[in-house]
Amino acid sequence: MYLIHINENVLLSAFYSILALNQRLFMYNSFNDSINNTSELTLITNPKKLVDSYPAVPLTVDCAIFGFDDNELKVLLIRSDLEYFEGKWSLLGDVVRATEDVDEAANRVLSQRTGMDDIFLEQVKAFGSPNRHPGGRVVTISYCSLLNIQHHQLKILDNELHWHSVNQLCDMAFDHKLIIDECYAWLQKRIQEHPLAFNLLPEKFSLRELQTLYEAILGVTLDRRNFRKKFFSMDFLIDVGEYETDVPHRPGKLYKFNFDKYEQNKRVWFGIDF
Amino acid sequence: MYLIHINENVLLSAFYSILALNQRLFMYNSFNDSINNTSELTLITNPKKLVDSYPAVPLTVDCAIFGFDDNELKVLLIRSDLEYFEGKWSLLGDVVRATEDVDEAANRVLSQRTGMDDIFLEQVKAFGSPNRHPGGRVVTISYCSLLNIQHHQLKILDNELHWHSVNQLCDMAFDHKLIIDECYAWLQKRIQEHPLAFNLLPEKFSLRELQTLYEAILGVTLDRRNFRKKFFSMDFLIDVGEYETDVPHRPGKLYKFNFDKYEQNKRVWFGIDF
DNA sequence: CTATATTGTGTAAAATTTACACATTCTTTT
DNA sequence: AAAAGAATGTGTAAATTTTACACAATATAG
Repeated sequence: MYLIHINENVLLSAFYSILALNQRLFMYNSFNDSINNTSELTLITNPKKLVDSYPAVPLTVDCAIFGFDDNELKVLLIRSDLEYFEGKWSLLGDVVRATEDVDEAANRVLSQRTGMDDIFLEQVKAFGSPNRHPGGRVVTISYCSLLNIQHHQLKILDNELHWHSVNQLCDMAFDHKLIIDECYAWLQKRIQEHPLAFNLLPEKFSLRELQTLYEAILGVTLDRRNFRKKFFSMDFLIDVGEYETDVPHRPGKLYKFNFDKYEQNKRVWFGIDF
Repeated sequence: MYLIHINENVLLSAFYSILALNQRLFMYNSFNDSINNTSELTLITNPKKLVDSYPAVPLTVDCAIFGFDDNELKVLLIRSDLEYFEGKWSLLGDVVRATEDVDEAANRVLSQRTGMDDIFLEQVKAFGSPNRHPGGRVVTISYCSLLNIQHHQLKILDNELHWHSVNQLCDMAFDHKLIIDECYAWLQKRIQEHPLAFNLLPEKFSLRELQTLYEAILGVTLDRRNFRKKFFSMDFLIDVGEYETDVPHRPGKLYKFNFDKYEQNKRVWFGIDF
């Protein structure tokens, strides 16, 4: 329900709000070196002093790192090192350093934890509830990351770092359950519109692997023939002329996704639908 | 290009990264009162001290407030009060206060600036480039807001606050051009999947107004008959039995959007398409 | 060599999307 | 009062897309 109603109370509170806002602006201006009064608007000449007057909050990034294994979507979690959350699991994260871009911080977490660079990573949402961290206010920016779980076999898997099935997540530290839910919803929506899913698969994959992946992420079952038809009609799959090995049945053909062609032919989606 | 390549260099740098991470963790742990060594993992008992050891950054919110007027999509801008950006326009924003939720801060900006409550507002993206503010590091979280420009006639429109056509935006303060571009792209995508657009219209609107709005936001022209057919088939429009007035031609019927029915019948969108 | 499991393939029906034209109704102009 | 102008309101046929559905071929395991 977004409908807007205006009544006298709202007008009144708006009036007070404007007063409050002007007061605040005045406060900031008082930090100023010299005040320029030639125009109606008082210009702030020293932006550094202005920023110094701002309240500062600790800022972190948290990465929901998804992988696909055993026909299930998994997320990489670490055991919390806070006694307050003893035994609970949390996302991989770190503080954002003073001079680094937020995306950079997320990438740093990823490469430190997985030993891989150039991993798919996109920002999902910032979480800023004042009480989300027991140690005081910490705002976090969450990221969704996708990687091929096989490439990640880098002995970093000690017993405090584990791949958890996203469908059976226990109680988690902080608001990380909420964050994962948001990231998962983001992912479900996103893989239907963009070819992200291939980041979870090996470079060469069979159509069954691809379909199982979609089914696992979306939580649906899809018709095999229609699924194949759909992907073939997009014409972004390259037949690499090889076949699956080590399967206990007739092996399927292997394909690569043609990222270059996709980038050139990106289709703009139109259609009003809700 | 998301393809992942692992080679010796990556493995090596991963190794060093892990060393660096452990070192950092050790640093944080050193702020700890008592160190618990019974398990392999050292638990942090004092989360407050931990958070105090985090670097803190000033955090703001910026609202891209969209309105629809004169058949154009507009965005509400204010003249920058930084001398550094003299004459340039910026989004409406404010610092996030120490104890408030980030969404709360954005809502506060909205109600202070527009005098309206319950305005549509959603988070779009955080921007954290270290040099985006001339006064030092400031991270901002951007929001997209939609309102009926007619309801906003609250004398707050002094000459430092203006509705700008989104199609002819000049050079702006900070990275606000980038932020608006992201918010606009977000909006274009979003109105095709969710009934946001009605927030930009009066409660009662004609189908032409609705179509003009979609055309303005998406930058396309749509077939009138198919547009109507589409919306009628959704069956979320309530015919209020009234007609447009003050139009220099045959007046059209007025409709309301049935938000309640929509909430109950929300359809889950499926389909792989990219 | 037999059983089992999965691959690979096509078509008909249903649903959705697209393209397209004319009579109606109100306002403004003459 | 009549005519011109401008936008409303409406239906259908063709094209495209989506859905439902079955069987032969090919590999492995026992």
